[in-house]
Amino acid sequence: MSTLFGDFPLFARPEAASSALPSLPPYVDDETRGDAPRGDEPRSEHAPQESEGSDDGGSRRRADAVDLMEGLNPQQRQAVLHEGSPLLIVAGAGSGKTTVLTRRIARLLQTGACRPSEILAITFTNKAAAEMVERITDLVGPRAKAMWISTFHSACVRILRREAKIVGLKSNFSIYDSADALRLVTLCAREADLDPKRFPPKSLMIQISNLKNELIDDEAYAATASDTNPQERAVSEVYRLYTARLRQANAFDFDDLIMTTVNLLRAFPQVAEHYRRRFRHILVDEYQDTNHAQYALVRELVGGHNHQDQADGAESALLPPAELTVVGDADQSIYAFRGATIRNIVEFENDYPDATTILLEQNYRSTQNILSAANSVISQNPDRPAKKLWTDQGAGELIVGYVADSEHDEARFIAEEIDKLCDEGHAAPKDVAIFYRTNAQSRALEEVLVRVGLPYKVVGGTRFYERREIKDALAYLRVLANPTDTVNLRRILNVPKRAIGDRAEAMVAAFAERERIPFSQALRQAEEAPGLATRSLNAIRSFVQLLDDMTTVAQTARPPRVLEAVLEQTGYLAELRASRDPQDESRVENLAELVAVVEDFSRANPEGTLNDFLEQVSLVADADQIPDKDDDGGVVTLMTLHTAKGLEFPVVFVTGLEDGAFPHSRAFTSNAELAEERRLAYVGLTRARKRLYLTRAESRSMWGQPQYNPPSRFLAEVPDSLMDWKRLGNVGASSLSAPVRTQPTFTSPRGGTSAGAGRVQANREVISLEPGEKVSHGSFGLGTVVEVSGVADKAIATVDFGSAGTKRLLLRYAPVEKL
DNA sequence: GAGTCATGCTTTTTT
DNA sequence: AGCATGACTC
Repeated sequence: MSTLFGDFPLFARPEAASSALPSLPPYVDDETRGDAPRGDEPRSEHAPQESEGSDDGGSRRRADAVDLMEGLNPQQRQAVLHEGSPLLIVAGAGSGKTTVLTRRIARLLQTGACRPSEILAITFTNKAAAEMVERITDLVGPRAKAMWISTFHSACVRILRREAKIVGLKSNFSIYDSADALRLVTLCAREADLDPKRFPPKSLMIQISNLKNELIDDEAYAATASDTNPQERAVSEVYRLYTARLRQANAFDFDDLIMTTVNLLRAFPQVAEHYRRRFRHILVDEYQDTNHAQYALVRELVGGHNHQDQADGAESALLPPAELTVVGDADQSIYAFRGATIRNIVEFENDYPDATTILLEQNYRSTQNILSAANSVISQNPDRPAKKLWTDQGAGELIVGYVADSEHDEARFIAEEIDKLCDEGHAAPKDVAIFYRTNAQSRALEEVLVRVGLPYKVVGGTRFYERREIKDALAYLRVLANPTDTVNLRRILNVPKRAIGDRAEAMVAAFAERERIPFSQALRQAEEAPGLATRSLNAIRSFVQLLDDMTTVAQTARPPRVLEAVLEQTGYLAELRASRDPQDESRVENLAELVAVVEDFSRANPEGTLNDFLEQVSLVADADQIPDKDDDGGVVTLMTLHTAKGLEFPVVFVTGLEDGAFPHSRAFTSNAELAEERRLAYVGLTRARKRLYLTRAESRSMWGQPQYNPPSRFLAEVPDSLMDWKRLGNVGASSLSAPVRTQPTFTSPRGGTSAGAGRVQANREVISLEPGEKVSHGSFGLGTVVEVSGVADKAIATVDFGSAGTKRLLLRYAPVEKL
C-alpha cells in the first residue's frame, strides 16, 4: 500500500536560488539512483522504438544526436529540432508528445543552447511531472535535477515562498484545498447574513474561483459589480470577506496560488526580471487545459511583450523573451468546467505572432479500429479543425459492445471478460482499466470484483486526504504550523468533543471580529469575551494549553512525532478506539496509514519540516496515485474518465454509456457542455491500445432510484462495422441467439446506425393502468397504482409497493405486470 | 452542549 | 442510497 504515497510529488531542486526555500524532498535523487528503466512498461505516450536502454550505472548517459532523433517521424523530429520562435505542438492522443518534449529538452542541453537551470517545464499533475523527470533523467542524467519540472501550482508555491517577504507575506502560508475554501466561504456568507438557500456557499465559491481564474480580485470585482443586483452584491461582499479572512489566516487557496503569482510578477518588475533571466526555455504540457490565469502566468514568465510600449522598457527589451513550447490537443480539453479555455491553444498564433505550429497525427498506441471509432465520435463536434489520428499498426480486434440489464449485470460481464482475457493469456489484471463518468459508479464494479476475487484499485473517489479523520489530523498539524489558520483552528476546536459548542465558538468569533484580532488570539483572551459560560471558558483554557503543549513538541520534534502527539494527546485516537462504530475502526487504520506517510516523508527528507510535509499533502491529486505498473501481480485500475487522461492500457472498458450518465444529464443544457462530454469520450476511447469494450446498462440505480436511460448518443457515433456486440438491449425479450434486428418502422431517433443503440425499446407496448389497480414489479413485488400521468411511452405510474416504498415508474421501461 | 431523528440534496469532472 | 444540515429533545 505504500504506492499511495510512493510517488511523492514535486520537482527537481535547483542548486541556485534555493536559500530562501524550505527544503524539499530530494525527489530526483530517488529517481536517478533507482533501477534501470523498465523496458516493458507501458509509458503514457509511447514513441516507436524508443531507445531507452538501461542507464549505465548512474553515470550520465551522453545522448548524441543520433540517439535523440532515433525512431522519430518527420513531424516529431521537426518539433525536437525547432529553434527560436514560439512553438505549438498539436499532439493527438498517443502521438508521442512526451517523447518529443523530453527529447527536445535533452537536445537543448546537448547543443549547449542552455543550462539545465534555465529550463522550466510545466505539467498538469505531479504524476506527469515525476514521469517527465524520470524520462529526462534517462536522457541527460543528474543534470535534470537543476530544472524546474513541476505543476503550475507547485511552481507558484515555490515562487511565492521565495518572494513572500517582498510582497509582505509570510513564507509559512497554508494552502487551502477546495474543502477548506468552501468552509471559509460558508463562514463568510454566514457573516454577511446571506440566506444559504438563495446564495448557496458552493455557488458563491465557484463564482469566486471563476473570478480568480480571470485574474479579477475582490476590489476589481467590487468596482464593476452592480449594487442593485443582489447576486452580484452577494458575491462581491463574500469575495471581499473571504479575501480578508484568507489573508488574516495567512493562507492561499488553489486559485490564489496562480493569481497572486501573476500579480506579484506584474507588480514587481525586478522579481519578474529575475525569473525571466533564469528561465530561458519554458515548456507547457496539456496547454488546452490552461485557464486565463495560467495563460497570463506563462506570458509573464516568457516576457518580451509590450516592452516597447513602456517608458522604462529600454532595459527590459534587452532581454529577449524566453523560448516557449506548448503542447496540447483541443480535442482532449475536458476541464472547461473549471475555467480551462481552448482559446489559449486556438489563439496561440495570435498571441505569439511568429509562432510555428506542428501537428502530430500518427498514433503509436492504438489499433486502427480504436482510432477510427474515436475519430468518428469526435468528428461530431462542431467547429473543430480537421484532425485524424492514424496508425500503421493494423486494424486489430473489433470493439466489443455489451448491453447489460443493470449496472450489476454490466459489472458481472466485465469481470467475466477480464477473467477470460487473463485465462487466455491476452492480458494480466494490470493491463486492464475500467472507466466511468462519475465516481459513484465504481461501487457496483467493486462489489463484483471483490466477489470474483480480481485484485483492483480505485483511483480517486473518496480520496484519502478528504476523509474526515485525515482532514482532522492534518488540521491540527496546520494549526501548529500556522497558528493564525482560522479555518483549521475552528475545525478542531471541538474535535474531539471538549465542550466548546457552536454557541461558545460564535461568542469568540464575534469577540475577535469586534476587537479585530485573529480568532486564535481571541481564544487566548477568552476571559474578556462577553457572554461566555464559565464551563466554556474552562474548556477553552485547557484547549489553549493543549495547543501550547503540542506547539512545543512541534518546535523540537520531527513531523512523525508531532503527528503522534496530536493523535494521542488530543484524545482523538482514544475516542475512535472507544467507539464501536465499525466505521471508526477503519478511521484508526487510515490514521495509521497517515502516520506511515509522515514517516516515509521524514525518511526521504530528514530535514523536512512540518510545513514541507503539509505542502506536499496539499498538492497531491488523484492522478498521483495511479498504481505503479511494475507492481508484481498487478491490479485492475478503476477510475473516472477525467483521471484517465494521459494514461494508456492494453484493455479498456468504457462503462455506463447511457444518455444521462455519459453524457451526464447536466451537460444536456448546452451544446458546449455536450461537446466537452464528447471530448471526454474521445479521451476514454483513445486510452486503449489493443482492446476496447463499450458497455451500457438498461437500468441503473441513480439517486437511489432505478433509472432507465436511453443508450448514449456516443454509441451511435461509432460505426457499426467496428463493433462486435456480445449482447443487445431488449426489454422483455431475452434471447441472445436471435439478434433483435427488427422493425424498420421503429428505429431509434438517430437512425439506429449502431447495433444495440436504442432500437429495441420502441417496440415494447406500454401497458395501461388505472389508479387502484394491483401490479407486480420485478424487484419491488406487489403494489397498488396510486396515480398515472403522461401518455404512451411517456406514461408514468406512481405505485405504492408497501414496505418497498412508493415509486414513480416510467411504464415504457419498468418491469411491471398488471394483475 | 450533545445526541437522535428528519429532511433534502446529491453526482460531474481537479490543482 | 447515503451524507450533511437542521430541528428537536434531554
